[in-house]
Amino acid sequence: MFLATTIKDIAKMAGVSAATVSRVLANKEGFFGSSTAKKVREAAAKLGYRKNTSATELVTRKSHDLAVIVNATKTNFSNHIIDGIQAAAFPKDLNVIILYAGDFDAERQRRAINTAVNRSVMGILLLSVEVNDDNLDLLKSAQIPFCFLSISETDESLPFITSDDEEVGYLATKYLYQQGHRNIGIAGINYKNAITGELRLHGYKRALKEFKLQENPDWISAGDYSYESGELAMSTYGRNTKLTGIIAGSDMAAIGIMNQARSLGLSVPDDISIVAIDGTELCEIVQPQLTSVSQSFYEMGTLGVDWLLNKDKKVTKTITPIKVIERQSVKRLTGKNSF
Amino acid sequence: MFLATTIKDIAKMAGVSAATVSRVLANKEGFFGSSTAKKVREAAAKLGYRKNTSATELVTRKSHDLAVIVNATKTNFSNHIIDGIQAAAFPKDLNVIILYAGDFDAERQRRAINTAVNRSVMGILLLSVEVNDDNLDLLKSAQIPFCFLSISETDESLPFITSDDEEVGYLATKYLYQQGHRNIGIAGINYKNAITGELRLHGYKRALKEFKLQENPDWISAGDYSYESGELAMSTYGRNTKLTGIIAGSDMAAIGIMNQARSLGLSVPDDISIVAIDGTELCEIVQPQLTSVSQSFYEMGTLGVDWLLNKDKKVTKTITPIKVIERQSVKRLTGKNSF
DNA sequence: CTGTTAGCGCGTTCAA
DNA sequence: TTGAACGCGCTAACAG
Repeated sequence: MFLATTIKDIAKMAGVSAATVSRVLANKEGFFGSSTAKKVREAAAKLGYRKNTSATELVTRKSHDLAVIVNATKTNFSNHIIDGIQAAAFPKDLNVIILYAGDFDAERQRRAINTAVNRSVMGILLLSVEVNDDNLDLLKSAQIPFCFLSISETDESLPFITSDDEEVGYLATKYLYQQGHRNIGIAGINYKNAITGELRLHGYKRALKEFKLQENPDWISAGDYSYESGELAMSTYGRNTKLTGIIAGSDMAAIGIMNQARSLGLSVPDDISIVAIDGTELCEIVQPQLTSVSQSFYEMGTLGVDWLLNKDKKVTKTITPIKVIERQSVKRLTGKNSF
Repeated sequence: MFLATTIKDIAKMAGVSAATVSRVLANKEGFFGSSTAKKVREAAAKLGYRKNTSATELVTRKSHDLAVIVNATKTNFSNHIIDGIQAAAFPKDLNVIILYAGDFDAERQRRAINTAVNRSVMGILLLSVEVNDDNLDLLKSAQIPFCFLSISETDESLPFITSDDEEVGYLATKYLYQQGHRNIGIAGINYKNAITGELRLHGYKRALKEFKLQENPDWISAGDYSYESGELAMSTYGRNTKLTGIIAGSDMAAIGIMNQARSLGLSVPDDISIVAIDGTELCEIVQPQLTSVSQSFYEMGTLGVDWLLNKDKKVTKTITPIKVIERQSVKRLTGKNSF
């Protein structure tokens, strides 16, 4: 069997004690002389020494690893959040390890949480994953700081960083209204037992009320933010729908809506306008480009790391900015139809 | 400070020795009685015990973790490979931890490799990451099995699993030829100091030769598989290009080409045909849908795990299947122009 | 089937 | 500035 070189090997070669090697390698300034340091470092290099993380973590009881738990949903914005996390973690010398949990798969979720917890990582960031009560308990009992990203929580004690989801729904609706739309639908969002979706729907309804627009249950189409749920919604609305504007739960859902509209012989944005929620690069590569309510994903990531690093964990709710990015999928309506 | 409960605590509560607790919790069948097992499990549950992975790994010198190192390139097929890895790893009770290495960022790459190696994971899978010599040495010296995925290697001793990249280039070209195209370009691939790209280009040239087609240096456009490199290639070709068919290095590059063609007033596929290399879901959500040479990403993932688990590491080169998926971005040419 | 003992590799006292 | 000794939590060998 292969045995990795340990500090003892280095100690022997350098003619010092293991303790000294430990000190040098950990850069405990002031606890060793420069000549011994040199001997130790040379020996370490020659032997190809690599520190055993398990041993270190066992004795220090702390880790330089930051776990990110991602669900496997076919969302494409996770990358942006992860980019933000990496960017913030790198200068702090934190290693980011990413763990996938299945969608709504409690067992995989549990395993992901467990691997993080059992390694006593310094913190856990959960990317748009909804945990059940058992797994939440698991998380809480571990005494490791954690924070939800890109998801809203009702429980005030749970820390999360995300967009103001109510405002997202409101803003998308308001934008369409301002562009002259009066018959506005919302599709592809999950508002059943999922706070994020509920809030967006609520914002949508609030805008409807404020602008005295008709609320039509047929125009609210539940889904899971997927391409397919967009397609399905649009085919349910049908070719002869009275809708002129649709809010899509995600970029992917928006594309599903758009393609299905085209299949039905409808033109975007001439016959039907679409506002996507998210605003990732997908909005820019489809034709026409999608107007979106864009979220600050990258920032969610950096703020997440900041939060974990911050001693003061009193703030549990952090809101990142959103804004409408106008592209090509919304037509401005004028004339008697709309005014 | 918070102290986690250990097997000693359980031992005390259950009135047995720590060794017995260890056996029960590790399910060493046949080494404990059912009554003691029950006592132990109850105590463990009551105390909210969680195994300390560092301690276990320290003594057993092995890990149930499988590290996947991903580069940060904006490729979108990594998810499929990772899905395959997860699927193969789950039933084997392996935890998959994903580490991001920057693009061509040797330092981040080193850190990613180090975190994997220092934890003595059971294996390392590298997803389309090209390592420099130093990092390759690091990898080799660790005595941990590793395998490159979705990338070709020339060094026969390095294990890798990917498509036959030469064949990818050949097949795409041949397909266009069979559809009546005679002026065929290739764009968005990196064939400078990158084996994968070199091979694809080689396959392209081989097909050209075989079918006695003209090879025009202007039709070969280097790039980095990105959307932008597709855009750039197309605008360099220009509106009046003699090309009728273009092979794109990736789905994203294909979309870049398509959108730029449209900007130039060219219609896809009527004026210009495109074959994308990869065949991810992006091909199906754009309009027109992209015909592609599709790779078996999911399978690369499952095979990668199999390879790590396999005792016999003699086979270093594994090829996964490719095939042309016909969609809507290639027009069949007939008439004197082409025949 | 179970307890005792030893030690994985490292960091950290305490003495010197 | 350095070394000896101890222990982190756990598993493995051995004895019973």
